[in-house]
Amino acid sequence: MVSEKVRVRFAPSPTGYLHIGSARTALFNWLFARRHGGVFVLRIEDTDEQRNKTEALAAIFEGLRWLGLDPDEGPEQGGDYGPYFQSERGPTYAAATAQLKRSEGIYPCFCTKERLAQRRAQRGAGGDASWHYDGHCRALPAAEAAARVAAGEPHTWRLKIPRPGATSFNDLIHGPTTVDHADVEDLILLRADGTPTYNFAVVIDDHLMAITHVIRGQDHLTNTFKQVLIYEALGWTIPAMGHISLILAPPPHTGKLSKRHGGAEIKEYQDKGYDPDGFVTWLAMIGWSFGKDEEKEPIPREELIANFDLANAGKANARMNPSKLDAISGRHFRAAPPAEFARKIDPYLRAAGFAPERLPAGDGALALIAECAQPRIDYLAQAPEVVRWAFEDPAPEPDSVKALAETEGAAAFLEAYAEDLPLEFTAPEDLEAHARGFTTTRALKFGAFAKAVRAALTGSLRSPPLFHCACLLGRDETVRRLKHAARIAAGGKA
RNA sequence: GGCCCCAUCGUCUAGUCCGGUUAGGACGCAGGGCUCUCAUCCCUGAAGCAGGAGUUCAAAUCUCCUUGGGGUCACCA
Repeated sequence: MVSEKVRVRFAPSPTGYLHIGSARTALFNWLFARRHGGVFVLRIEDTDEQRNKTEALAAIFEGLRWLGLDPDEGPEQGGDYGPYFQSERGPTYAAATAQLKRSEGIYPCFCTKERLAQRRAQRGAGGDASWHYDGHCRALPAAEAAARVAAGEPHTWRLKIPRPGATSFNDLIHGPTTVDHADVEDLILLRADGTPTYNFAVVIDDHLMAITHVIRGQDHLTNTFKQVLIYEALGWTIPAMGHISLILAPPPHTGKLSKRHGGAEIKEYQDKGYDPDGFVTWLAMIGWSFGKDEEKEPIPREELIANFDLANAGKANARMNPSKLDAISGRHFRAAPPAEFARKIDPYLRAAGFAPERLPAGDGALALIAECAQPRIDYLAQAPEVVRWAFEDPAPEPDSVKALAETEGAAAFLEAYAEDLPLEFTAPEDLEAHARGFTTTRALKFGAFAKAVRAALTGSLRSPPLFHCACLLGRDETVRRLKHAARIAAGGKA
């Protein structure tokens, strides 16, 4: 553990989507691997037969790709410790199974599912809701058990847990953790059909894949005791174990975040166009911190890696805070080079039917829109709303109509401004310079003038910078909206 | 319910291990500044150690109890 190469793994089962909690587990493993120059392994736990396996796999691969969590070994990249699909690892379980049978670390159990279910139900009704296997078959004489196995009687194999006893391990995050064996049952390792159960398979997989650190969610804490017992029965070195806190659902809900709460799937965030780096930062900040004061600048991935330490991971579960994600993502976008930001919003504009080049501003439109959107959005899907008024004839908001009617002399100066406009709409700055001149000449207050013009052009009292709006609209449309507004200001109905 | 884990502003957290701070930061919220509006950006503010015992000159920090939250109890993973 001291000098050997760090190997961690992310082992999701293909459920059809990548859960935020899973993504965070993947992130912590990835950060840990990168921080220690180790290897990040992706293993797919697909033994539970899935329906749309291909699709479910794609969700995992795509999610990891979007987050930038590239595995060093896995189904796509291969490696020396394959196969990386648990469903293909069947043959690798034989040796461990044989070893346990030989050492009598496991024993055959002939109890039927029905008997077990019945016993459980009985105890549950009585008052003790938990029922542990009573060791019925463990008490069978060895000769009898062997004979029944030889006779082909259906049976599972259970782990022979030392009794009395206790098991403890030193959790990377929680420290020493102990459980009394009285509270752990002789769990089934091999099903009646000979296949290994989850806890057994995980131990063998992790061991054969030379995993040095198991970092996973706290929901696995109780499994860990069972797995440690299996490692001990096998005489294998136990990897370091660390259990990170869970993500709880946002306010109205209780319990851990699940699919039904919404916002639990990575794809939702990808589709809405959150900044992946910002998303990763947000994810990392849930239940983990630098150990120093948070900065107000975007945090580069390298810094996340350089500062990553499980010692700074919190023990307590964390409720997720979506508005903080917005803030961080927006911050990342604001720090992006304008051209890059423009490229990013383009597809979202098109998806809304707002192809930039359709605007009179033509080729320059996208850059102009980007300037408007960059300080105003936190995720890309918000971009179209920033410029909707440019693509659609706006239905004027009531307060903008009111402003038109109440601004003194609006009808006149709107009309005059339309006539006075420069022939060429070049840059917003030029239009502003002209407008400043126009208002000075006519002794108009610039603020009042701008308010009316804004209402005229966008149908709203709140908009991107006025002359960006005008440039986007082009001269003809600007004139048209100005004159239309002048009529409203004069008292005529739209 | 048994077992396991946990507990600092509304939320995420620093501080806890090696007791002594005006208990720090971020998001959100409130106010102000900048400004053609909105937004960005900048400044300021309100807001917290779950409760109770104990140890100590001194407790957010150590111990115990209570309360509260979470997880887990399958021939699922």
